[in-house]
Amino acid sequence: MQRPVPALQNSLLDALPPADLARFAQHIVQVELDRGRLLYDPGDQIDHIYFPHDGVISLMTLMENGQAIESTTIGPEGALGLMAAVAPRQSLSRAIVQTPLRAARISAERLHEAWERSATLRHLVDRHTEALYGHAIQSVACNALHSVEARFCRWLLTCHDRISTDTVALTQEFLADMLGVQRTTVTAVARSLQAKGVIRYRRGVVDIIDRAGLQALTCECYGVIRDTYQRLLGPAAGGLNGRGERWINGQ
Amino acid sequence: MQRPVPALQNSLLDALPPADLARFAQHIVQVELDRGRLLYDPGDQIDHIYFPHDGVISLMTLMENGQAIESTTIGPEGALGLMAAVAPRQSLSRAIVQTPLRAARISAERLHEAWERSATLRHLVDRHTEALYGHAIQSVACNALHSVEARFCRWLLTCHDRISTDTVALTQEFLADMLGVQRTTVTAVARSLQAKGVIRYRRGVVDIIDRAGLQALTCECYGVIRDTYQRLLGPAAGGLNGRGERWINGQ
DNA sequence: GCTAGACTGTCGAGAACTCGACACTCGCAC
DNA sequence: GTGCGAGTGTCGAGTTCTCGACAGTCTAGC
Repeated sequence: MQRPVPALQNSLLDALPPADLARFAQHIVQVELDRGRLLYDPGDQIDHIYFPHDGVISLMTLMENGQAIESTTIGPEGALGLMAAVAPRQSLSRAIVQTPLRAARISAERLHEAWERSATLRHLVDRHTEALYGHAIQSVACNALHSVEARFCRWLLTCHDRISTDTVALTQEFLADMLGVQRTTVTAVARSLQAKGVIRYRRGVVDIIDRAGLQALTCECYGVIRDTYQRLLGPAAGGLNGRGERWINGQ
Repeated sequence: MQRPVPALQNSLLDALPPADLARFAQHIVQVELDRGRLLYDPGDQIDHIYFPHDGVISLMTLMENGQAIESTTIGPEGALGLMAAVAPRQSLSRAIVQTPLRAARISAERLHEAWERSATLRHLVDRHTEALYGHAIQSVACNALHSVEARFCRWLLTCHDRISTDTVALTQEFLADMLGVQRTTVTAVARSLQAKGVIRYRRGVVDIIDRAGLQALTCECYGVIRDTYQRLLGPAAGGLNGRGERWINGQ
């Protein structure tokens, strides 16, 4: 089933007054990036900031042994590298495109100029930073306290909120990497969820069949993080519940 | 063994030009707070900002069932609630005093006024925010990937870096809460570490005997987080290695 | 000195996940 | 249609930690 295609919008850009947006609109480039695309690695200078319209970017923490795990994600409710609008800085994470991404991109320099002139933008950058921090600290707890199944469900729900279809292209290996678990554990959970009727999967693809069932199975972290984004960035922050709500009402 | 008593200093306050500091020094109150003191709960308005001179504040993520786990900590390299200097905000965590705390405290309003006038303070707030975020995302990975023993060692090292003695007053129950594990697991690890000669413990107290041994047993997260603070806030950020280094050289 | 409650020790069973490896499948590209 | 390599299925052994509960210890306060 194809969900209603949302307008190609990013919550932060949408929240800017038109006059503020006009100041830097000519510096914005629209990009489309394939799944798997590496945007930044730890230590890379953040020279561009991405405002997703659709799709998700995973921010991953890398280990010395090459292992990695997702710490937070960025979707249409936010922006990748936004703190670089305030001052030059280096990435702390590996940022990769998780699902096909359409985004507005602008150089950090240009956005810094806009930041200096727009109180609203400064406010949004500040709030987004806080939301991301809230996301991270909730994930600290989640990874320690919750089962792989709950986290698997959380991952799917978060992804679902930010894309325009019920179908997520992802391999079990990939999800195992994101969750920091073994691929065969993901296999076991996927089979269990399929048996419960909440998803259907085949090679490289997961279909979300029963979103409410997924929500019943996930941990509280899904809702806490969503609520944090909404409180700080408004109902449209969203990629999360704002859009989900429109869809539910329209169904 | 009593370590050299460090000057009662906070890295952020020390990094401010005297003229900037003078602007709000009369609004600073020195406080001493006992272990266990609750400073903020999630949702509380952050009305005061604490700059520890000595001691540690734990920031904990709370679960619905009352369970909790430490997401990050604040010591003399930083400040609790510092983002409230930028704009009014609510705490995302439960903040409790983990070891006896001596701190400089100032109202968020007053520090906001100073923030508006001091470019250095704005820079420090920005950098501290980033360091805290880096701390959190490393902890996301640590909690998922590393053993309780490694995390136990990390916890002790981090605490050791920020206090003036080799003796940490803490119960196994408390540490189990911080790490999000069962108390009996902490007992097992403590016994093992004692058998390895790196700590000695008795009821409610842990003595750090062999710091280098602890460092060999901990995970990479200890060093990564320490390096992030140093890179962003300078060598003195350091509750961490800066002070450790002085101590080692003086030995 | 004594007592009570907080703190640690101990335990067996169990759950959740890891490990490492190989077999099987399937979907895409030619 | 076909072949191949990526992706999933399966497996048994093992590890780490949880669970829940009770016994033993120790320290602070009276």
